[in-house]
Amino acid sequence: MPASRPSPERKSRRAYHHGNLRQALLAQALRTIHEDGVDALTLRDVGARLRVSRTALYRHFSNKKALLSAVATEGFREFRLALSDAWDKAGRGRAGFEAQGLAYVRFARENPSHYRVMFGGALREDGCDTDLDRESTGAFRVLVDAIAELQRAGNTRPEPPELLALVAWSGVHGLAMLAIDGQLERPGVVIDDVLRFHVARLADALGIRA
Amino acid sequence: MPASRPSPERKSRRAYHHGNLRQALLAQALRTIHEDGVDALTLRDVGARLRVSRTALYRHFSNKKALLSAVATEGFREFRLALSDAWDKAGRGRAGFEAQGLAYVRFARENPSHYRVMFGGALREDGCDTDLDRESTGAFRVLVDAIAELQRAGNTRPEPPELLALVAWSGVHGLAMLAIDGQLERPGVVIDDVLRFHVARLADALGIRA
DNA sequence: ACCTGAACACCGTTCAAGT
DNA sequence: ACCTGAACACCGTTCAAGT
Repeated sequence: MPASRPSPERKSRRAYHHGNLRQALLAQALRTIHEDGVDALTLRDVGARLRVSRTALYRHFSNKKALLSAVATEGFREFRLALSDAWDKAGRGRAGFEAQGLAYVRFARENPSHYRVMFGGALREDGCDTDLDRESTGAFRVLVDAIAELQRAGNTRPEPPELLALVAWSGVHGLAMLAIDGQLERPGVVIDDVLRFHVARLADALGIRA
Repeated sequence: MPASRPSPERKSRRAYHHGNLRQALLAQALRTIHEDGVDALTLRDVGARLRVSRTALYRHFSNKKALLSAVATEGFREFRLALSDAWDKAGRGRAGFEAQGLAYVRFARENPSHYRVMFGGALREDGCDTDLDRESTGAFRVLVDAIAELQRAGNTRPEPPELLALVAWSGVHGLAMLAIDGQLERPGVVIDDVLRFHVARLADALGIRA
């Protein structure tokens, strides 16, 4: 650690309003998106809520898209933890696979706006955000690793785990999108039953037995 | 037809620039979205390209969201035709089911921006657009009807066709979203192989035999 | 280095006015 | 009925200037 710096917390409190403005900006963006949706997110509002100039943000993010990219990155991090947690807590195996699927959809339904930002399309447009790439790959790998483990035990189809994982990922992704679009709310259907049926079919499709 | 109106095509050519402005606005919006993406769609630009005032649009659409809703409605109409066509041309049966899945993803990949508008979330926000609801339901019913036909021949699982259709729909929807996000373009994967493998797994999952 | 206020070029939408 | 131009309240972003 550095030896002697002039006690930052005293003087800077009024001069520079935030010790960690970047983190505060990101947290506020997440809060606004969660509460009011992504359309309500304006850089001016974020600044105002943090008692900071409208342009202070540009010291930490090159533009609005970069902020949204950071929001998506954080989303994939939470996502990865949720999937990994579900897999472990359900005791792995086929039950773990299905629990992961349900955890996937649960995250999307609890954070619909955040989820939409993660899969919005601000992603791959131009110069790819390496942090975002790394985190989204990390979340996907939780699923690939789970399937690879099942496969080593001889409990799946023989194709490469990445290919099998893609089928499962697409299935829950599509299901999550339909769920947050409200297209699963039809008369006479119980959503939780649909979700359970769906992940069981995905497990079948991959030949998951144990 | 009405008896006598004063030959509209002569005088109105300069007075009212369009005989069918609504249709022209919708066509221009579709063109812009297809060529430059939804972010490039501004009401001012649509008006300018049609040599019409910026506010002329408000005579035909209550606001920008209504225009996008009409765009989505038109998308579901084309969608329904593409799915129905694929089912028939492949001779129905399991081949027809798989052809429908591939046609679904093909539409999304050929019209990524349009597809994103269709599933964007402008949909269900507040007062539902009945036209949009009707068209999106119509597209979904093509799939439900196909599965019901397979089921009558004893070639699927026994659950309600709507439930089975939801699994297939989610699967291809998720696959389409990943495809247009560029997340299927990994080293060493041939996208068409992934798509074919995927729809075959969906057919398996529903117990489609013939 | 980090933050500010004024300014610029946009945008959707409203409204009184024209024909 | 259908269209127009001016105006309003926003927005992201830039930039010279402060500490």
